[in-house]
Amino acid sequence: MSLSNAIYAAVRRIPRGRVATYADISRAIGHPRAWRHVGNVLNRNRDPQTPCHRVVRSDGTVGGFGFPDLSAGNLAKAGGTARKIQKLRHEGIRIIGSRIDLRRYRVASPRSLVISH
DNA sequence: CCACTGACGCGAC
DNA sequence: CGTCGCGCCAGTG
Repeated sequence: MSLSNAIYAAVRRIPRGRVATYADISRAIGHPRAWRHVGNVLNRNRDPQTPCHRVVRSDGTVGGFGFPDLSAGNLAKAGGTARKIQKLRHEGIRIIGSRIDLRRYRVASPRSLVISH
């Protein structure tokens, strides 16, 4: 299984209404320092089945989103992030500014994202 | 093969 | 609190 697919699989295990950090995903796939690559992979994701908007930064800020809303007229980079925030709010996650309370919404353990346990 | 490049992390200040 | 700087590593060309 390629790393990309492992990343997608882990992301699909994040429950609705919860989030995981990029580092959580890298730990879950057994590459604890590949967090930067996790972002690169998700950046190119176009699969709506993969809830990549639930992956946020370790400091609680929402982070980027490389899939701007085409139907709403071209939004720039910040627009991608705005849409990510919108999706998260829609799942009931409270966001102050662009910051999330990770103690409240982060998945309990990266282990819960591992495919075979 | 080599040199970038990021939807990042974290300590320093 | 915030911002800066350096480290990170699998893809891509």
